[in-house]
Amino acid sequence: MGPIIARRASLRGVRIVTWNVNSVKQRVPRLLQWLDERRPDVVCLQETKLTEEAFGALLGEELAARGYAFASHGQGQWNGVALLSRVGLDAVERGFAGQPAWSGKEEARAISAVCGGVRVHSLYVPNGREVDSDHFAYKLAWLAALADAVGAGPAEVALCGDFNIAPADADVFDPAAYVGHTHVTPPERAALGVFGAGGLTDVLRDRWPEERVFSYWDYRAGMFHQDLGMRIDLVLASAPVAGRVAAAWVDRAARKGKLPSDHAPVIVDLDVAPDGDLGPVVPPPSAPRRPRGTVRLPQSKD
DNA sequence: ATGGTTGCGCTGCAA
Repeated sequence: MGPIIARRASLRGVRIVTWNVNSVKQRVPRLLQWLDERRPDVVCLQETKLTEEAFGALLGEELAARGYAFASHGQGQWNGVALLSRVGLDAVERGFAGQPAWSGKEEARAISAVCGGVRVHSLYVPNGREVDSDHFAYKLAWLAALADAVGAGPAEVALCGDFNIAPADADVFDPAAYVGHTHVTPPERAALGVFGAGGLTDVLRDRWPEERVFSYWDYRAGMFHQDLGMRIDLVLASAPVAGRVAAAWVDRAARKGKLPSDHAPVIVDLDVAPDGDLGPVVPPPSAPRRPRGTVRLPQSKD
């Protein structure tokens, strides 16, 4: 069996996902079952709300059992990002060169590593809070600095995370509802546009140019049930990576049921690279492990 | 309806 599993692994592509889980601690059963169901190769998490030490204590054993290497960057309470990978996790960087601070502190909003030959970033872009507030300026400065850092980085790159920006009006349920609010303003979209000018592709929109596709729905007022959401969780890929995209979708089923995050995972499948180099691939465990507890993802009907 | 929910953590703030 071993050689067969290894051969299959070497022939498949790479599944990269990004998911703002809104507290790992509250999401452990769902996260583990979701990993077993979707079997992603590289996972970018945001809003972990755990220190690096607490992340390892909470998930280390379960992730190792599933073949994932991991690295996290956290501060507890707020923010926090992590990377899981079973196609290599090399040259881990916490934060990025020139990352702006907030109130004198560099927040835990970025981590990156080389996974399967691609530098993958897990990003939690500052929210911005109110238009033209100090936090809004921080958001724009943070994105500009990120663009500079990425521009100086390797050609094979994927920026994955919660950008807290809807790239276009089609990415919100009702543009009129957002007038005067963050996430949709010209300066924010211009900050996002810098990545496009640098050659990065918004993989989901490229794949589904006309479809209504959201990744975040407010917890309040039945917004998810009515599909009143936004698309703010993005995968921006450079040409060598974007050219390998075989599938790209939002896993809405993960937003349903009990104790969901308010974000759904964005899933991107890449075909095997032209040179076939995926890095070391760790075979999956022989059988999926059931998480403790009873939470199950409901079956999608819409 | 100036509303609604969740997380963190214990008071109200962030999202």
